[in-house]
Amino acid sequence: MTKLSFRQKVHLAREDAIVSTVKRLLAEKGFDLMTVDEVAAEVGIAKASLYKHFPSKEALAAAAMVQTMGLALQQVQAAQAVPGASALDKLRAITRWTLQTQLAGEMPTLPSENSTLRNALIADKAYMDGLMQLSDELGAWIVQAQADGALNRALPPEAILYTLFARACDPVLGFLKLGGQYGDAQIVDIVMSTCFDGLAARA
Amino acid sequence: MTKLSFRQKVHLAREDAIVSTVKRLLAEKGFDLMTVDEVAAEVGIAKASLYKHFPSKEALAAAAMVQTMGLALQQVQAAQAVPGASALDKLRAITRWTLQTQLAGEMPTLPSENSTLRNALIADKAYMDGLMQLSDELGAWIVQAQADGALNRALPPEAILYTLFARACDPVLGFLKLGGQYGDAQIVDIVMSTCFDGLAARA
DNA sequence: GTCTATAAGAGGATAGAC
DNA sequence: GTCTATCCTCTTATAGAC
Repeated sequence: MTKLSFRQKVHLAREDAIVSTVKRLLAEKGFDLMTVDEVAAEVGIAKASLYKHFPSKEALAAAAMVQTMGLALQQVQAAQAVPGASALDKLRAITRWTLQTQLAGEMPTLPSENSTLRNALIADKAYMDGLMQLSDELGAWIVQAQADGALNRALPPEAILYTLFARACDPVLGFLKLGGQYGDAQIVDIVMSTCFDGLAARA
Repeated sequence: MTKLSFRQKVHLAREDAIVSTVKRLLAEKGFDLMTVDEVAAEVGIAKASLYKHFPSKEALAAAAMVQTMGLALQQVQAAQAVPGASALDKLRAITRWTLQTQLAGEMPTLPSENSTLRNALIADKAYMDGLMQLSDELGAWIVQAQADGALNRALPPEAILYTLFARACDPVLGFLKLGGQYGDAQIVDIVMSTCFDGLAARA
């Protein structure tokens, strides 16, 4: 751990403020509708200054995703530390966190179609590293949970992994919230149930 | 049924060609990344001519969605006509069609964030009518399936409805396809299983 | 590194001839 | 209703002073 000068600390603090704003705006409007002007305005600096910190809009989005994956990895560590928790318990815990975060408007989401963004992300080492690490950790839990007989063994582990990742942008949360009939906790419980138990009745 | 002049038939045929193109482009790139120039180029007419048929980009998207909902309603009728099919069977059939259509790149999808689009759709009578009719038909099946004990009674019917609608834009299909490890039929089966049976093992 | 000002270009929409 | 040409706004990105 290198000691940081005051200058460097201020620099990092500002970048953190930028990334937090980007995360929120990405969650609110998505990548295409988020404008760099808007980010600069909300952070309270000029757009040109923003471009001194991040070279492009894509880099902004990547930084937001990296920070979010860092939070997810913290949740993974936290789940790992719970004594006596099964692999399924851990997967449920991280999924619940994902749903809560999205419902709170703090889960940045990226369009799967935008190719310029996609290429930028694939080229971003920090992003790819985070994604790989998260996939590895969750993948191990999935295989374990299948061995435990807790998750459906007929499903390919990667299909389960993708299904869990997809909870980060599940539109059902927003629909239920819009209805106004359920509280956040209830909504999360409902989606947890549809995800793990399915729509069909259990015997 | 009024008789149509040759002129009117040509007019309708052209509008149908436009809508088909829009549907495909919406499925490929989404609303924000689809450009009107592109639509005009693919249809093979000038952009200004396009605007004689549809007054705005939002109207184009709405027309595409209306046509797609029409197809969905046809599927509903087809499922209705199957003798001896339970409510669950019918819901599974329409869900399967949705997944197949999306996987084939023919399911136009709309961003939930874009407010200008959202307002245009809400103001579009044909769109709202189709949506209502589809919701009513599926809603009736859902209630019936719950009464049959085939669908989880603890879930609010609207949550089930939203979950089924959300299959139209489920990113898991694309992820699995990208992996290249599974054929379309297998992918549909996998997602059908996660949707109705859930990720957890069944006893 | 922060600012103001502006370049550069994409994209939605329209004018006006035919 | 179709075309060409154009308008106008929005948005990303940069130049250059301080």
